[in-house]
Amino acid sequence: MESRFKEIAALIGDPTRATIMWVLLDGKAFTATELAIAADTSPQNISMHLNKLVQAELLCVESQGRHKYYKFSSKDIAYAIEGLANIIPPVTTKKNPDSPVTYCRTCYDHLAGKVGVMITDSLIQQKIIVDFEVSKKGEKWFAEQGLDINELKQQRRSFLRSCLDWSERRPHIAGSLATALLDKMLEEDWVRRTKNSRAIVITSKGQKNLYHHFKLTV
Amino acid sequence: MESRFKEIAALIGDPTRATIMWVLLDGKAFTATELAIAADTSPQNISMHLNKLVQAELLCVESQGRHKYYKFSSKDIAYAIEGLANIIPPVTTKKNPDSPVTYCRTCYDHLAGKVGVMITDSLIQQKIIVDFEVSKKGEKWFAEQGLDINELKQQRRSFLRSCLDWSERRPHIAGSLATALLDKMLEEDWVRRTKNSRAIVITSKGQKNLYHHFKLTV
DNA sequence: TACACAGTTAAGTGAGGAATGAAGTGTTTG
DNA sequence: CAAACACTTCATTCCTCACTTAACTGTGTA
Repeated sequence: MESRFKEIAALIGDPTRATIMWVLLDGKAFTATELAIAADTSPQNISMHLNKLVQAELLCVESQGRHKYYKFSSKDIAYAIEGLANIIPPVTTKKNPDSPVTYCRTCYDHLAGKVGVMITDSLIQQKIIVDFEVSKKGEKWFAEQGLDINELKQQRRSFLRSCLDWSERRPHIAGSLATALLDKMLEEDWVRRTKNSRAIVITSKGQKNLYHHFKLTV
Repeated sequence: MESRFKEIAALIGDPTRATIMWVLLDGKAFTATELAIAADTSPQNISMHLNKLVQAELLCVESQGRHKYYKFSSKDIAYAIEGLANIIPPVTTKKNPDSPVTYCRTCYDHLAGKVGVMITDSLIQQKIIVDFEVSKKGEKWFAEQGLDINELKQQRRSFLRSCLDWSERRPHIAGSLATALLDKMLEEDWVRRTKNSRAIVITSKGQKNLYHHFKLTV
């Protein structure tokens, strides 16, 4: 038990591997080369490190042609890394205004950052979500957005839970519902993912809709 | 941001320091010598490591005479370490029955393990806690136990929240209320802390009272 | 006062493991 | 088919940083 803990700690402890985990917090799968660039090291080296992480079952791989996509092997891993990131003190001063990454970003597979928290606040304020459960009114609302609550509930993963944001230090929605909401927003082109970053950019279409649905000025 | 993450990861990554963090998960403060014994290393070495952890503000120290007591410098640190421990797969098979540490233990400052989860279940089943909030009935119940709800609510820290147990993989109560409950149980000698371990032992007095209050046979 | 104990500081050593260079496999594309 | 690309494997190098030995400060106790 303790030895496994030490093993995990040692794996995450290396600077290159720490960077890998940091980048993967996005929730997306990354190729070996992308990770090599992000960690500023050689392909051979990243290959060695990725192999160790896969061996230890912290990451898993999927081969697609000549590419290999790496991602966290379980939610627990992502949450553990998120927990480590949580230690970092919030340094949002006037001199250091919100970067896109703290402003609007993904947390593994759902929306986080200031925007994630604001959307969550709005859902609660509109009584769409009450006590972190979808209300009667909420069910109707999500149906209007084209999200099938019952289908999402049937997934093995958690349907709706609270997740603490490491930059905002405030809870935002997570779980299959939050993922579905983010997917919908990506699909409708309200927001777009950025390459090599957890940051999310909001399109002008997104701005209008975020205001319309959440009274959110961005 | 990323560099601070790497720094933290590197600090926890060393086997000796990982052991320190693991031992400190108990929530108690430990002396340098105790930690040296736990990590199976020399006093000089533990001193060097502890110094690094304090410098990085992961731990804090308190001098008492010729002793120095070390503990996590914030809750966030404890939760991060707890998150890492969460990755470890549960290995409770028939051959490997519940050890005291998974059975009844402290999670930083509140009761966890099988007993922590069972108490939480009982509180929910008795409708003392509803939706992780203290009900009207609950307020009366806690008052009977000699716990002042309003005073606890006024503390700066979280009053009542859900905490995922790494051995049981189920939620149990945390926050100032949970801490107060554990303190009360220690005070009334229902349970006792053990030296150098997160395990908690249940006294015979405790067994009677746990059955009486929570219908819990231990 | 002396001695045991808790912890620290400083200099020197050594090993583990990350990074590099060179050569390989398998995949896609012109 | 050849060439570029994505990634791996292996042997070698190199360097950091944990640990040791030794000497020291400060606190409690016989």
